[in-house]
Amino acid sequence: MAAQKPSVPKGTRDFSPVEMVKRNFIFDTIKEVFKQYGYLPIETPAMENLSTLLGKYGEEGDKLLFKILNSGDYLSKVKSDLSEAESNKLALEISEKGLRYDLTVPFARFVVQHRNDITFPFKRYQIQPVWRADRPQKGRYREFYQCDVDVIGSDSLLNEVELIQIIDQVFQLLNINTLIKLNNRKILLGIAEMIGEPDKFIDITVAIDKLDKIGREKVNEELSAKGIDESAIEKLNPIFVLSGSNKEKLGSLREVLKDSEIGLKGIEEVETVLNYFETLEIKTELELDLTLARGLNYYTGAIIEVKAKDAEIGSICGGGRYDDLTGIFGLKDVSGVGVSFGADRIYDVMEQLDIFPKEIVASTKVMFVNFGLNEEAYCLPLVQKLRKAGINAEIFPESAKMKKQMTYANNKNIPFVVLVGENEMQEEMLTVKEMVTGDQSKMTFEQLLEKLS
RNA sequence: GUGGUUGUAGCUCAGUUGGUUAGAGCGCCGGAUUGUGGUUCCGGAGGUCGUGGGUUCGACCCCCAUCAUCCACCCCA
Repeated sequence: MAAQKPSVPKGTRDFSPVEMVKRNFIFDTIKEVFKQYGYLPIETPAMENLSTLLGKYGEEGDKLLFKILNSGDYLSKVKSDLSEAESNKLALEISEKGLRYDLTVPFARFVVQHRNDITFPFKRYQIQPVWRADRPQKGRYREFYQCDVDVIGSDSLLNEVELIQIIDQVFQLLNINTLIKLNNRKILLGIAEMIGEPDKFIDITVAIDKLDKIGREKVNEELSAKGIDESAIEKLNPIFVLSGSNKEKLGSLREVLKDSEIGLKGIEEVETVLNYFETLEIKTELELDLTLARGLNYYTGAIIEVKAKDAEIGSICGGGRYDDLTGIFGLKDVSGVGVSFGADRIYDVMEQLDIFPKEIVASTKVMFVNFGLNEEAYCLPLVQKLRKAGINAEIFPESAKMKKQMTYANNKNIPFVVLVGENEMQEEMLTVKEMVTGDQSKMTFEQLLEKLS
């Protein structure tokens, strides 16, 4: 058989040891913070029934689902005429499972399915890969990790506050400068009501979401293309040029939305959340951004998005409140709120800014050079003792040339190398070399142990 | 799904109007140094020029197709 060039599917990647160490650093810090606030881990399968997934992410989302072909002779069971079948319909006949698109919908399914074993409010975190059949590009992959934290079964705005604290803490620990953008779907709904187009709500939010990207003119064009009439668009414009502090924005909004019950509710919610941060100290800037819409359909209240200030990439964290996600699966009146950290984008930002702590790369602290059978027998117990003392240690597995062994230690960033040959064994001493400086000295094992602890 | 970019050594890239044997840096292997890596010096291996077809006396170079890649749109972490 001819050798084929090996490759991985479009938009997926292998991770080398160095990359994994850095990725784990991100996962570990995020996880640490989640635990600190009392969140518990769960996992769900990579694949879900398509019926669970379809219709939750909007029309675009459905297209981006990876579908899994049924096992066996799936074609023989197809009822529709193949030559005329629409791909979409056919897909449902030959595929009943799909790869998860996010962690929120599987979580909702999980909650409904296990409702009897869960005490509410339920605080969980979940760190797993998700898959989207998107075209890959900068900061966009087809397989990527989301780190979700959600509270379900509690309406309290305290949860929103807590999530913002978590975001603040995570990015402070990772040393990334961020801006947290906050908005509320109820405000957007109020606006849609106010201009007399409540049923065009989705179109309106999608269009205004692009405001800072394509500008007001283009947004207006898009709105009228969606069938919203000029006078309504006129009314919309003053809202998006609101400026000043968050308080000032809320003040003028309250004026504009005074006839919309839902809009006022949204304003009140945002205000409540922001008020908590008058006394609660966080480092990250919180900005009310009325153009923040978010495409996911299931959000009903607060929406949150986090941008890295010093890097050009999409949002690195996002989320919001969903009042009725579990309703679709038959459990009514259970509101949840959560955010998702995009680990891969966070990685890209940190790589770009070169802010990974240098010390995380060294995994082995000390390596013993192997000089031969006698020497390795002598060293093995010493290596074991170091490990028991919690020091990462290894011995080179064969008595290869010194150059090879030293190069190995060097490439692996091992800071200490121990040399034990005939002389050292007789003297019961070790020659210890510090790789960074190149200095080396003789010492007893006890001295080495002390040096490394 | 739409538009564009780029495919040459393990990696990053040169390569003249289309002309004989396709180059560099880094990395890798060996030696200088059989008990010393990272620095220095010397040597070496490594290429069906993405793939398939076409034009031509002759193609890395021109044309077509195809695959891959990256970027933008849509949407999103």
